[in-house]
Amino acid sequence: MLDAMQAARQLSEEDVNSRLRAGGLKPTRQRVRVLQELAAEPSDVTALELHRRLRADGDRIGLATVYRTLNALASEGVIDAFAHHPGESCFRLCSAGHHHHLVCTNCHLVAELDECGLEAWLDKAAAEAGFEVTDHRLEVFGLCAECRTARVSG
Amino acid sequence: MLDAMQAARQLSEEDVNSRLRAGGLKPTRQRVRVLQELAAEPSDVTALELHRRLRADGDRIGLATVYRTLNALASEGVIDAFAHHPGESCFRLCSAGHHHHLVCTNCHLVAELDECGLEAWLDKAAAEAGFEVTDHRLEVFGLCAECRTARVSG
DNA sequence: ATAATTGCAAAGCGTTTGCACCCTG
DNA sequence: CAGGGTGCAAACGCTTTGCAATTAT
Repeated sequence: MLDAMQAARQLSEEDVNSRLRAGGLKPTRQRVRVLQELAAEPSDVTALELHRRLRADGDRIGLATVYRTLNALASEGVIDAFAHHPGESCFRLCSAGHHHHLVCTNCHLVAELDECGLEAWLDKAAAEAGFEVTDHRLEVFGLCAECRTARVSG
Repeated sequence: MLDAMQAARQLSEEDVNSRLRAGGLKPTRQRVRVLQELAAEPSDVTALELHRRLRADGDRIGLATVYRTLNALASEGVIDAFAHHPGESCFRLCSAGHHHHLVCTNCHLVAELDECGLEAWLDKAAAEAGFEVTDHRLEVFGLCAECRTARVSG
């Protein structure tokens, strides 16, 4: 039943195209595939891994194109980039608004935390150190329902 | 007057030694220098930069030693490692307890946010997504007092 | 003596870039 | 046939590792 929540998303072709255009990119065959594959992933993925999967699916696409597409989309805020692991970036298709992430340390599933009541508290706390807050990023680590169940029952 | 708050810290030799031992490292000449140089830095630094400075100070120390020392200390929680910039890690000597960071986007000054009232709220919010929280990391970006003043008066 | 630590240089790995080719309009 | 987009391979930059020399106990 939780699987429904975590189900891979399937984006309609129009949706993919509009997101690409939102990132200032023409919807080419390769870019569409990158975004679709990213949408199908409930966790976050590295560029290398994404490229490997696309190739495994029979797509003819270069690694450089995957990097170029991901970087362009991330810099336009169409997708989120993470730096959990030093040395490589992970990407994920996320909702547009301000949100934070819950990351399962066991299976890497990522859930979004959409309500964020941090601003007021942060502004106040930061002001004491003389800072004026412009942005913040919260990452929460833990175990998802499935991994917790597995741990208990297994 | 704010400079006092942000002043580079100077660690006593005993302090350096005890921190190294806390990280399971014998206080060798090189390790002491790495930790001292790190203490003298109010922002966070890369391993490369730290090595460059030590060399500039006349220290005979290899880059590999800097990396080994920083990694060992970071994995023991004696120093904090950051991954703001994809592709390289930054390090900083921090207080021991749970805390978060305020990073000035202009000058890279880092201040600590020691009070963190997030746990209860996080546990509750995450539970709704089926998660059990084990850890979290908050990074706050903004302008420090000095950079804000400079912006206004400059 | 024995074991740990260091420095150097080479290897490793994710990422970016130069450039020729290939599309699309 | 102009212009962006693509793939490949080479270059890149940070980091790690193998190994012989060095240092400490």
